[in-house]
Amino acid sequence: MREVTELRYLILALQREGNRQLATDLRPLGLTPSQAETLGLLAEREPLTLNGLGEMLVCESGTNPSRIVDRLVSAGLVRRVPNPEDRRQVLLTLTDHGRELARQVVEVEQRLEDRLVALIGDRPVAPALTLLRDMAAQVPAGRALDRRRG
Amino acid sequence: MREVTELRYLILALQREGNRQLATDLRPLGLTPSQAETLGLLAEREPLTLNGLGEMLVCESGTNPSRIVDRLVSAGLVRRVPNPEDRRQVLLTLTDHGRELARQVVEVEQRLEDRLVALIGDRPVAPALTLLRDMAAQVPAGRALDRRRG
DNA sequence: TGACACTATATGTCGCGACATCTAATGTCA
DNA sequence: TGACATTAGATGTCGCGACATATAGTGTCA
Repeated sequence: MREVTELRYLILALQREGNRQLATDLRPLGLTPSQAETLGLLAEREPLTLNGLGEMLVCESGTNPSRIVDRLVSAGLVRRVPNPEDRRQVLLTLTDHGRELARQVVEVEQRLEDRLVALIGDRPVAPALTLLRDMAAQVPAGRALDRRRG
Repeated sequence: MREVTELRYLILALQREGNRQLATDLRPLGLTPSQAETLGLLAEREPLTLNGLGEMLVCESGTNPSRIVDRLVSAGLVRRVPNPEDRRQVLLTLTDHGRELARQVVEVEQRLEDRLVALIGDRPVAPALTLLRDMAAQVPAGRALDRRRG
């Protein structure tokens, strides 16, 4: 198998596994991984417009996350407030319940990431991180991450 | 941001982007990335049972891929033949059309991977590959890859 | 002002992907 | 042989995730 083919499938396999584990851990909170990412982002940066949110979500790069937000609104975690200064826009804010759940999400993510650290063991991570970072920087979904840093 | 958090999101971002590009390139063939993986695997190893196939698919680890196969059968690319020796099993084989399409899939994948190589440039890949390989080996979706090698 | 381009969001559609559940065929063992 | 577990596969459900399209509000410029 070509090295680059293997890289492609490894990335696929690890993404799937991470998502699966995260979904399992989030289930008690009634959230999916995408919803958790959205909630976490809002907790750090509210208020956000739908597009502003969409530009920073890795899970939904490109499209606007209106349907993920639908579910968070139905669950009473997020509010959609029309922006009076530009009535095309919707400003998203967390409800108290949403903020509380966002805190629990942080804990769940930490548990997942601790397991991930255990999986890595004492292997060097920096070279892999550098490579993946450089690759992602050239790609739309990756730039969502840059926006989150900046 | 914790290093391991970044790793998690980088893997997500790169998986999404790869899938998006592959989907675009496969669209002229009328195939999705999952269907392409299935077709390629069958081209190398037919006949396979549904479970046998499922164990080697990275895209659908755990569940059996009966619905992906549904679509390939409808498209006239795959045949489902009951195994006379164990009538619970179904043996999957490619039709001529399926085999032909599998060849075209190989070309599409090579184009994608050439772009991936360009993205990597002259950066070292081996350390990243080692890390990801070791991590995947400890995880179900990753073992699908091992089975494919072995 | 009025035509028209542009932007923000919403919505329809399709194929996953994970989970749970169902059915039929086979194996096991008293 | 007959009760019961096990296995292979099919199927129902839900929430994405990508794409295309629709709609309403805003900006631009003759």
